[in-house]
Amino acid sequence: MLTDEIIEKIKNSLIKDPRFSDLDFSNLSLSIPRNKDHGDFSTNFAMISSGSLKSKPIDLAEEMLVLLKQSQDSFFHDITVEKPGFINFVISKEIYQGYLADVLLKGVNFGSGPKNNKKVLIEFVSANPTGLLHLGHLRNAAVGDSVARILKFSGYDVVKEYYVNDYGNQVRLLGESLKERVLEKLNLVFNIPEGGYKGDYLIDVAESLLMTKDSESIMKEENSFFSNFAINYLTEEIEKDLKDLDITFDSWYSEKKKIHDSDSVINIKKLIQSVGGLYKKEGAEWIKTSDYGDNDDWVVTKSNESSTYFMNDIAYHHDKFDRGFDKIINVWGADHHSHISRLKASMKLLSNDLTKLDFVLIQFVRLIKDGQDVSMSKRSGTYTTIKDMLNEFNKDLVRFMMVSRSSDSHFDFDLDKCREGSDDNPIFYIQYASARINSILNKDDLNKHDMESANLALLTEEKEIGLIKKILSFPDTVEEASNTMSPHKVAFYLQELAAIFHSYYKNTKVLVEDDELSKARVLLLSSIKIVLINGLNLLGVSSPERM
RNA sequence: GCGCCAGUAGCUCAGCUGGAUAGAGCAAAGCACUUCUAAUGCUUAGGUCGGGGGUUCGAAUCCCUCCUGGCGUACCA
Repeated sequence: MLTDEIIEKIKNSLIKDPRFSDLDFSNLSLSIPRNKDHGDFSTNFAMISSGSLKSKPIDLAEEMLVLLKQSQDSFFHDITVEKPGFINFVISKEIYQGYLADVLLKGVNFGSGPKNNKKVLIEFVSANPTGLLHLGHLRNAAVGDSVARILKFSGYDVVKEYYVNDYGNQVRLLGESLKERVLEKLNLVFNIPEGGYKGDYLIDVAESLLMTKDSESIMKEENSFFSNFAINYLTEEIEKDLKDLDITFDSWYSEKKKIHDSDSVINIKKLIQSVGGLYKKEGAEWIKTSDYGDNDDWVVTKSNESSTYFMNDIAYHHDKFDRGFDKIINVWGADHHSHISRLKASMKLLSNDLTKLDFVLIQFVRLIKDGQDVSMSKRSGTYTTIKDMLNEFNKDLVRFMMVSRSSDSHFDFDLDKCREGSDDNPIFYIQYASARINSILNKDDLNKHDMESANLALLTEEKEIGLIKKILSFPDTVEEASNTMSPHKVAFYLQELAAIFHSYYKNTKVLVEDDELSKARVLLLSSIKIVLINGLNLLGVSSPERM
């Protein structure tokens, strides 16, 4: 990466002076100044070193400047010092041009990090299979999948997992509710039980069930038959919806099979017991999470001897650690934030390494239409489903909108402003850039150009250098997005890149009479296209050839 | 009450491991299509970064406190 090379050069220059050789160079960082007069890159290294060296920042910067200039090759076009102690660098155009040639070579891999042999488990969505996916799951799905894509691109070995909550009271209630819907379909008296599932979708499930065999034998079945049918049906629907969003999972982790059909819970309880983390009170069994950083203790075994949801979650997460991942990420809705501290405490109690455990909290999205919140359907009292959303808006738009804001920020999704052709629709803006590039690249006889021989030194316009700089900062953006698990950083980056491109496009003709110049500009455009495709792909958004 | 997230331009939001004159899109006002796609570009205007203290060379960013909004605070899952 360009920034790595710059840092390396600075370090090599400074380290020659015994005065600086003991400095902590891991603090040496670059930033891109807002103000163009401050160069391409800037470092505050002199300022942050002034404490330990007991000198004024500005004096240190001047001393460093001398060293930097001594060993200067043609890499830096200019190095200057500004008060109160910034050192600013202008990189030679040739260096930029050289790096640009590299982008085409790397192609789909441009921006990616080297394989780091670290295994990541990322669990997201994990909606209960007692209903259809709705708006509340959408942001979680989009963010989770994008984080997974970004981590993979950065070099991690990523496993995407969906925890299927196919066990417990709710499953029984689901079966009972379905049975009633079957009765309804048979025009018999029906009554959905207290706390049951009243949504319309179970009518569809009932219809589907009635196709499988005659109603008489269906009604003879036990409740578990209905439960199983509903769970299977709804899980399939969920999988289908996710597929429509271009989201697939590597692992569907069944609570029933993995946790309850095995001795997992019993074993974990023994484990907790063995470190004295379990005690009885008021007929229930409690875990001493308060000894491990949580504010309270929690019930793990109810007085009716069944395990709580929390206990199952402990078993599940302990298993995640057992499976040998280097990083375990949970993408949770913000309404689950209170579970974090108790889960962490219980994992600590079981001697798991908490530094491996990470959370992405997703704040709520509201759907706005005509200035009104329409997240909740007035008619049925249920949330807008993902199916409804995808009926009205394409997948690219929906996914982009869901990752275009920091996930810990509340966010209003205004439907009216996202319609096709709307000016307030950034995804079209980005895709349009890609389409415009294609339309140029598709012109005849460009393929005959031998790109490797393009003379990039001809790219001298300010906007061209600006584009190259932006392209070359893509790997840094990916790295940052990866480190902070923040897809929105990629989304913002792409909008900025598209903006510079559109401006350039308007201002400068690419295919000109001068073949050599055309060739160089075509190469620049090809590089932009690569970045747009790679970046959009990280967000699960396509790059149409034409619009 | 306690906990988590948020409060930045009229609106939706970036910027938050402290950096230089606080940004983008939309909306507003005005321009530019005989041109490789106008789903575009170019101007202009728009701010007590919720309030108040503190930390320091420097605070939207860190600390304290208060205010406002959202969410959570089960022997449900």
